[in-house]
Amino acid sequence: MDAPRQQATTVPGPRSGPVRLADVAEAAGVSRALASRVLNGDPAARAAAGTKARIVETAARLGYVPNVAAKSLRGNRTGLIGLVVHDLSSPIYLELMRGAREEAARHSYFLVLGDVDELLADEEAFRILISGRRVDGIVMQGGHGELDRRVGDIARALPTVVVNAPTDVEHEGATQVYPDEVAATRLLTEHLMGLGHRRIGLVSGPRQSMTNRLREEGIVTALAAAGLELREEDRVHGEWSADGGRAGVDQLVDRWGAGVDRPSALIAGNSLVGIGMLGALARHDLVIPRDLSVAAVHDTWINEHLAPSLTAVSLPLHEVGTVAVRTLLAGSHGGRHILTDPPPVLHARGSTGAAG
Amino acid sequence: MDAPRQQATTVPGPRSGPVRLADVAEAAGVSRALASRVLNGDPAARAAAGTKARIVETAARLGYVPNVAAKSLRGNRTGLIGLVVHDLSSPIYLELMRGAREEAARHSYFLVLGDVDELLADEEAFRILISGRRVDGIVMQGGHGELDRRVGDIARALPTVVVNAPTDVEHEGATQVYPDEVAATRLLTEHLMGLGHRRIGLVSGPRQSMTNRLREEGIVTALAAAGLELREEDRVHGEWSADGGRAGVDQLVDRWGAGVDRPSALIAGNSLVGIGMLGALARHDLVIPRDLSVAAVHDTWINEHLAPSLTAVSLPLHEVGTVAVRTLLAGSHGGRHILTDPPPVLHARGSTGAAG
DNA sequence: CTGAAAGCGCTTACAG
DNA sequence: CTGAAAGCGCTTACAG
Repeated sequence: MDAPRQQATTVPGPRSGPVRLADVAEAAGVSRALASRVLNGDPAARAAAGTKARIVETAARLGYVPNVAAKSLRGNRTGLIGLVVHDLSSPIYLELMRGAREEAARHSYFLVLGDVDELLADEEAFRILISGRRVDGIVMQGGHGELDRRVGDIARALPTVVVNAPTDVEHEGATQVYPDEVAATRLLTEHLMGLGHRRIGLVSGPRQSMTNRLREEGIVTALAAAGLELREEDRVHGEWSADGGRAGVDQLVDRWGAGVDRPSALIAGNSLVGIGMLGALARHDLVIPRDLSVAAVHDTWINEHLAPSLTAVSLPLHEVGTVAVRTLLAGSHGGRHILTDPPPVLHARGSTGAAG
Repeated sequence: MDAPRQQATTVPGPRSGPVRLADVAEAAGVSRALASRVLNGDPAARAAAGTKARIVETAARLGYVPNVAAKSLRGNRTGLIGLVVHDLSSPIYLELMRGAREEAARHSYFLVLGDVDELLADEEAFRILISGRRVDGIVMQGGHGELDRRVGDIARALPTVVVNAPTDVEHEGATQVYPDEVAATRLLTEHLMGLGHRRIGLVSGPRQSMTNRLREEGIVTALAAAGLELREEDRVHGEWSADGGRAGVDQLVDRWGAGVDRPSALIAGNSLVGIGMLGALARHDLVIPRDLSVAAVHDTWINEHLAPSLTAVSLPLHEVGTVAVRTLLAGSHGGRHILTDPPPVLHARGSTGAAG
């Protein structure tokens, strides 16, 4: 793990190893203090323009790169943000990660990856991440029951932003950032009603989860505006996964076989659920959208390539990531931010059609 | 960004802020040196068992967590590994990321996320990551032309492991870790031949990419063993993406329309390509597997939920991630590791059937 | 075996 | 405006 000095030919002095600030200062004939100030753009440093230029040029020539550990120790700031996620396998949250990473980069921050389950299993790692001044703040994906319960502890130790999965509790000190879930399913429902659907079902995640409740609210609101309702027998709750979607469809098909009328359209609580539903419906020989229209929350690249392609509403997850990091670095403590801009966007595709 | 002291009630001394080693030493009545040695499990520290226990217990009671920046500065080691990836949207590499993260955690390391395009666009960030002693080493995803060209520079500055995409060049100092690509497509081909297919086509990524060449090699080898060949008119090269798969199918269908005979089975160069192919074939009214069997390299959770479900060979990407990190931390410099254990595994599903 | 002291590389009050 | 000096929190030769 040795890092051979880079500029051996340029600086043939006795010292080996990476170029330090002291080396730059010496080569430029100034003090370390001045070199530090000029290189950091301290406006108070008003050295002769020539001196400034010489310092900058010397640093470049020597290939000086500041030692991050020293900066951290001195400045009490690591330049790192912890991104704590569960469910890395889901394509849904990658866009959020990407948004977070981009915004972090804009502020010269890097992201440190944490996995919820791992962190909960390894108390030592958890403590180092949270209390070891390992990172300057935490952006964590909400909606993981066990971790949600510890948000208060985390926020007490570090600036914390909870993204995406809203929770009931106003976690003391933690800021929440999430998209406009209600608007998303309202849009989806209006799209289906515009196609003539009057009876719309739902396959979603855990009934009591805040995310599900908000998504149901959007559907119920939109239906109510047209004098319609979301019937109890048309909804099914399970996991936020493709397996959950498949299980949901199996349940509904059982009900229909037992004499319950079929709705003409189904909303998938999220994109994974939607993928599972399409596969399961095909296996039950139901043709989409002829027999049933299907539309999902969340748009990923996959939707376009499914057969039929999957109608979906996209939430501004990239912005959620961006705003989360920006909020964190701005030093916000507490409160909820519901992102209403940009609004959810409907992507109408092959899986939705006119009501039969 | 203040970190309120955690144990204010336990240590009501004048000092506020996080508990330091010095606080532990003082409270335990020993020197900082001894406290450091005992807490770090230095075998040379043979203090009276009682003293040792007292130090450990005091540290726990005060909620002592070492300051990472100070450790890094002193020890010249950050406890961080840079994971540099392109194509975060692909479900394929998530398993690799997960393997890397797990192995890193096992060694008390964290992963810092880097994006290839971003790093190439921001020279400053690149330099800090590579030369700022920001991380102790780099695991980077190969196969990105521009970054591949800089591997030599990176490996000169830091221990470097290139994962997954093999390259032609033996990058000086960089270690390569990748799965047994040839065995994977050989397995896929044998599966298809076992179903009676004698003419097998391929839709893959860039023809000259090392990954494609190895995958082709597996097909050609397996076919040759049965006296068969991979015909020029049955192969198509493009992007490693669902769009690439769709474009590939469109091209093949054009050829078939122009009088070329159809093969009875197609291999998808990777799982994204396979997803794109299934969608495109459906749009051309080809029924899978009746008209054509399809099988892909890489297995992800999606395959099972497609309609038809997609036959695929899984590569041990989790192990690639694991081995990459292990190799890096073991201090290996250079060489190629082809992972032959565990071997690729075939997952036969609905998209492959007996040759018509 | 243990402690006092030096030092990792940086920044920032504090003097001048 | 600039420099000398202190100090961030830790570990490890070096003495004892």
